[in-house]
Amino acid sequence: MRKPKTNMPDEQQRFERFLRSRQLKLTGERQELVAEVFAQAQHFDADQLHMALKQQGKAISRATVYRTLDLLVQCGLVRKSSFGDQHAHYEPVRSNEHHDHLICMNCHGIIEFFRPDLEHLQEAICSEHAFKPLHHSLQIFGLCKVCRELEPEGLAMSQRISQLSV
Amino acid sequence: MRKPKTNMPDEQQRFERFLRSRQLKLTGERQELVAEVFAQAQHFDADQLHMALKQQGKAISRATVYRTLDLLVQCGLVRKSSFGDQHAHYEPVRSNEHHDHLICMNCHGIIEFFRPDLEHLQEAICSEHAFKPLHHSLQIFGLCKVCRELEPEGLAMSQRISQLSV
DNA sequence: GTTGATGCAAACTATTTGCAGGCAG
DNA sequence: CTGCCTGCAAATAGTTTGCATCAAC
Repeated sequence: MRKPKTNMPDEQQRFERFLRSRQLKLTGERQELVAEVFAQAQHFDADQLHMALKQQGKAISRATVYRTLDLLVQCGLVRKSSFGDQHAHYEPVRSNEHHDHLICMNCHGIIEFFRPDLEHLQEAICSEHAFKPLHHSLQIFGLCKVCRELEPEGLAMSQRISQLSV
Repeated sequence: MRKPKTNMPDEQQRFERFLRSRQLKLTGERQELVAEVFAQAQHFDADQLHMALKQQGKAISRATVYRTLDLLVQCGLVRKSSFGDQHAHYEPVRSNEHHDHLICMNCHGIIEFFRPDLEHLQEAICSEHAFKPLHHSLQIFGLCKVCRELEPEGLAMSQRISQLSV
């Protein structure tokens, strides 16, 4: 059931090492889940992942999806974020370059960006408060290029905006 | 039941104007809730507010607490945030100066800071992506001054950290 | 008197957990 | 074989909603 080590993607290897270091087991479900996580192009939530697996005949229970995502977060292979809506968002970690998010309040699209000066700013802020930073999350809520042209600032829009939390 | 307008705090007046502009009613519950929101020194969640009111004999139902907080958010008197734990956080808006948060992952304390250069940075980032910013939220997770001295980077700590999401 | 507001309980959503049987090491 | 893992269903936590009653305007 397990694939040969040759040609095994890096993330699978890292996960396997992580599991072994904790005396945890490399099950078929865990392998399929990692593969699917890294097959995701964008951010996803637990339910989307669960669905995607089901559509491929890999019916992994929600409980296992949550349990495995949690392991992947601990392992550093997955990042978990909260954008103010009711559920958690996950994304595969493909590089060690930290990025932040622009979130469109109309189409709910997520745009990633990286800003080195933001990292410096974080340092400055933290040293002022003797705070030891471990990680940060900057979210800018607004309208993406497409949506800002579509919606002429109508009532429907401002209502929708007032629903979303920071 | 309603207090006289003289000496009524600014936020009460703003809330009253907001309600009238929408044909909504100024009830005793709503007044008590606003008063309690602005009596809060720090961030709070729906349940803390509900408790605080109950302790003063103002037994306002949870449903009404949520409904009224929602109105206050729409009115701009309250800010709602999500820090990755399961519940929403609220804070009274006392000035129009936007601030962001340092969040201690050990004691869960919240430190506020304001950085004008962050606002400029936001403009720069958004114009690169033709994104129209409406508001943002920068959260820096780490250890506050007290906790960084207390905990010598033990196991308990790193476990706790891995629980929290970004 | 209208119309919107409240409290209650039930519904809902996202997530977690206890348990019995199953599989990796 | 031993202990971790899985699926299931039940439990939880936070929040929302339907409905009958009640109060503001």
